[in-house]
Amino acid sequence: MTQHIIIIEDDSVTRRRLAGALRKQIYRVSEAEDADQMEEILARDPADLLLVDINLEGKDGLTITREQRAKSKAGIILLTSRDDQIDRIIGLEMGADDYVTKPFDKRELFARVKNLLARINEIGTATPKPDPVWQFGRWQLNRMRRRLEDENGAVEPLTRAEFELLHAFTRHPGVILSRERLLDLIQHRQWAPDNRTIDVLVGRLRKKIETDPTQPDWIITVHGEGYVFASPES
Amino acid sequence: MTQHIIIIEDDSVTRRRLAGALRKQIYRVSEAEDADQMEEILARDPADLLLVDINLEGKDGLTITREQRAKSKAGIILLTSRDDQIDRIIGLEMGADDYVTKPFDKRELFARVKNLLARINEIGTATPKPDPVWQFGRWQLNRMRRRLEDENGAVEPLTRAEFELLHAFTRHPGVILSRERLLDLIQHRQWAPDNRTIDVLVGRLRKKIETDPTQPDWIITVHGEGYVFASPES
DNA sequence: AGCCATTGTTACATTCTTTTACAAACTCGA
DNA sequence: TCGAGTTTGTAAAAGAATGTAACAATGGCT
Repeated sequence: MTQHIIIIEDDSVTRRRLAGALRKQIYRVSEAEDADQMEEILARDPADLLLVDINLEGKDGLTITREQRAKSKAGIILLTSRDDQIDRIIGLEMGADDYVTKPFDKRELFARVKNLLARINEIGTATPKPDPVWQFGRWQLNRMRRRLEDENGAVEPLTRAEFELLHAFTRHPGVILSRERLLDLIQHRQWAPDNRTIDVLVGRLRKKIETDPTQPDWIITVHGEGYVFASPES
Repeated sequence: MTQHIIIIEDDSVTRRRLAGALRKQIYRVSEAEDADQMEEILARDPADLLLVDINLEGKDGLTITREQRAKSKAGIILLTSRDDQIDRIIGLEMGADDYVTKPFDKRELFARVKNLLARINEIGTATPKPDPVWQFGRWQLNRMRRRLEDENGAVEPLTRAEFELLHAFTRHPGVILSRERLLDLIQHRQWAPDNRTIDVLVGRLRKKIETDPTQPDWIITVHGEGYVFASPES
């Protein structure tokens, strides 16, 4: 039995194109212009996944998300107009599972659709999705939203590189990571012998997360080897 | 026993070329056109590493990644078409260990293959996590943060060599350790007969941890043999 | 193009490690 | 116990790695 996807999108051009492409991937795809049409379809054929445009006439995507989240187990991917932080953050807070930004790359969308459907099917058999938040000291790193918050929820802005570096560290707590490995982890780049990028980045990150950057509690230097991120439980 | 790599790639030219090059690196390499062939090979000869093209007829690379990740411990490197963030993010979210972009530089690919195989092998041999803290006298050695704290929590910073040396001592309390052995424990270095590094290091460590460095309580000299670390309970 | 934020590079200061040199302590036989 | 030979202690210099400020390059956005 193929899986059922409903696209809720009021721009018919986009909707048709998307539906056609997804059908080629061997999904069963229904199209809805708005929330009412979606409900009709749902009534006779429950969906595994909803692709919801965030900007709709009438009931908007966020409202649909909240409602469906409460009463159904379908996965929800939001289609957002721009890479607009607000939409994506609010969308995920409302309970969407993922989002893509328009104009979207087909392969990206397919990959996310497939990934989410797989995750949904695994529920019950496989391990539940790991907590997307990593806690250490007074900080929490929210991987989904790619940002750092303190215990009060205040946001400490991180640049992309800083986030990637911290993310790499949190994935390998207690392991000494060489500069070479770190450069590879954060940007898939080859090592040049006199490259000091990582040192500078570590310095910048320390200024943001350490109480005293000269006596770091989290990112520890290992002379001649690299850096270690201290595990939170110690 | 050489390590077994399976290449899953439908373009036979690329696949052959890659397989040939890897065999020269003394790996055992199998070739598969698709997921089914891969399964056949796996059934009679488990792999250490899978090199998977992300765009395959039938079951694609990401799907293979997720399936294999769930049931095997093989490393997975994705071969992606373009260098775009999307593939990388998604590939790694799905559980791949690494990726390379086509057209790929052979040396880069080899480096990644070698790295990943090395990392996989380390997992089995890695030393079990020691107790996070070693107590002796008024001191606690915080292994995670590589520093020394007294009973009030005040930090006595240790340099890398000092930490490694103290760490080596605490792992062998009451045992006489020769200079040669100590040098080997704290770094990967050869012994030269007139090497005084350890003596200097012991001196510096004593200044930090001993009440009276000329009458050491912890790091005791054994003339003509080396040093002993006194057991905490004696 | 011009603006702004981010990222990478360079240069220099600082810190850490090893070597060197010599003083002090130890061992052992007479 | 003395003294020669050896081993250890340690300050200081030399060498290597890291921290970091300031500048340059890059990239996204309008």
